[in-house]
Amino acid sequence: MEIWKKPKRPQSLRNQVIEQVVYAIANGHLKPGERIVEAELAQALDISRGPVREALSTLTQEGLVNNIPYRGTFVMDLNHKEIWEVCTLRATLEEFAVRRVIEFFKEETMERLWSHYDELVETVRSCNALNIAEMDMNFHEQLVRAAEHEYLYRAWSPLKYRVLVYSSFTIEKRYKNYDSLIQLHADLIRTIEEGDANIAASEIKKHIHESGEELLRHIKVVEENNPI
Amino acid sequence: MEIWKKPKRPQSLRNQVIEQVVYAIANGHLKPGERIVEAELAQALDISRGPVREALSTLTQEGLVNNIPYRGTFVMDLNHKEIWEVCTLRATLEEFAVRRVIEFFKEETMERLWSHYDELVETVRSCNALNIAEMDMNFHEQLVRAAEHEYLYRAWSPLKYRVLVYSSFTIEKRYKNYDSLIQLHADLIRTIEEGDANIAASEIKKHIHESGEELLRHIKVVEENNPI
DNA sequence: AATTTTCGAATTGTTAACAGTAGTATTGTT
DNA sequence: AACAATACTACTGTTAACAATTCGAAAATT
Repeated sequence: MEIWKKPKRPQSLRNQVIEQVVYAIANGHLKPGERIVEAELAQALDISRGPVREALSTLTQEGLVNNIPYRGTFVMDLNHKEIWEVCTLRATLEEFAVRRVIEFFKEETMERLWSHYDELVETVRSCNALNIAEMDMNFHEQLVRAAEHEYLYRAWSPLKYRVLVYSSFTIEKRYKNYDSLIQLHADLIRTIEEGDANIAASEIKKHIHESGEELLRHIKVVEENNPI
Repeated sequence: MEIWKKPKRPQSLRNQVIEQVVYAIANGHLKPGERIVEAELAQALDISRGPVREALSTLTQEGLVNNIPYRGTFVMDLNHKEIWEVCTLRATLEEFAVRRVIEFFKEETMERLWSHYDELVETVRSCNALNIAEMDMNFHEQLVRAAEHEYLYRAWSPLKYRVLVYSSFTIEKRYKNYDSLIQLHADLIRTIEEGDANIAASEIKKHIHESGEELLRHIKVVEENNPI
């Protein structure tokens, strides 16, 4: 009955809660600004408040929710400034990643990137916005992982969730046909293979900045229902 | 009418625990690889295990300790690869910060930087390694804050603790007289004031990379007592 | 009527007890 | 004495009850 009771691997409850909350936010079940009541969530997942608290604490640190002492945790609002911050930081981190990937070039890395690219192309056919956003994200995650830089990944990882949330809201509007999305990724991989770090860096920066601008253009910014 | 309220509201226990643990690691009271037992720590701080768990969970995410399910949390080892990762990522983030500071130049920002610089100079006279490392760190924190980029700060913040830990071990060896340390910071601020982003960027990159190399040269790397 | 005070419901922060698991010592067998 | 199976111990993961705080609404005051 509950997905909880029999997962493939008995992951810690905390991580399961994190996944659930992230997913709930991504597909809009939890809306920006909405309050998350620990007891409610715990009851819904049929566990106690302990793991829920820990999960929310982690998510607070990742910036996906906002915790105010003795008042509660709220789903983070998506305002203009924050979206742009996430984009600029992503661009910086992924540029760094790309440069490292090129510097320590490995054939197997490229294979993995191409395989993720293929998955993306495959998913595009299904035309499910959330899935596509997820695959897009997976590709970028693979890229960051390929840099083989633990701390870089840790710094980037929190942004992943934010981008996933943002993207799932708007990706179908941004790419009416997803050809350009696919093209951009293919171009990037080829540039990496050619080994010109500066070109690759400017490509990924351009890609992320453009997607950020599109995002800002299309998103319904929910302003200032941030309880202080 | 806050008269009957205590002048200093006690911070959440979780944050107090975090501070305690960070400080304990920084001054060597908790050694790399050492196990942290929740109940022990809780008793030492005279609180229950709940907040301790949350604190350790946070510190795990920040990479200062390592948590292995059902086995425990261990103080992170300092190995060559990790130190270098922290340095390269710091360089990337702080370069980004410096560029933003210059781009959105404000007079008050420079005042704050100079004031932190003065504090650093003052502290150097006291010749306490941990204090100096702390002040050095404060300066860089101020720099990152000056970029007025919430997510950048969140990404950088975890590195702060690592650097503090590393630095406190070695700073007195690295700068026999601290003149060069002071000089580097003064130069950086002046370059920022002059407004040339590329020079400032290369300066801070050089500064961080050099300090990283010094660190690697001087540190006793504790290898592979990482329980898996 | 408008403002302040008081009270109570809701929710978070904290605690202590319980359950499950990995590692270690002990016992039994050969 | 050497090895395997077992029981034990110490710790983490989880739970449910308790304490502290906030916020809103009713009551009291001006």
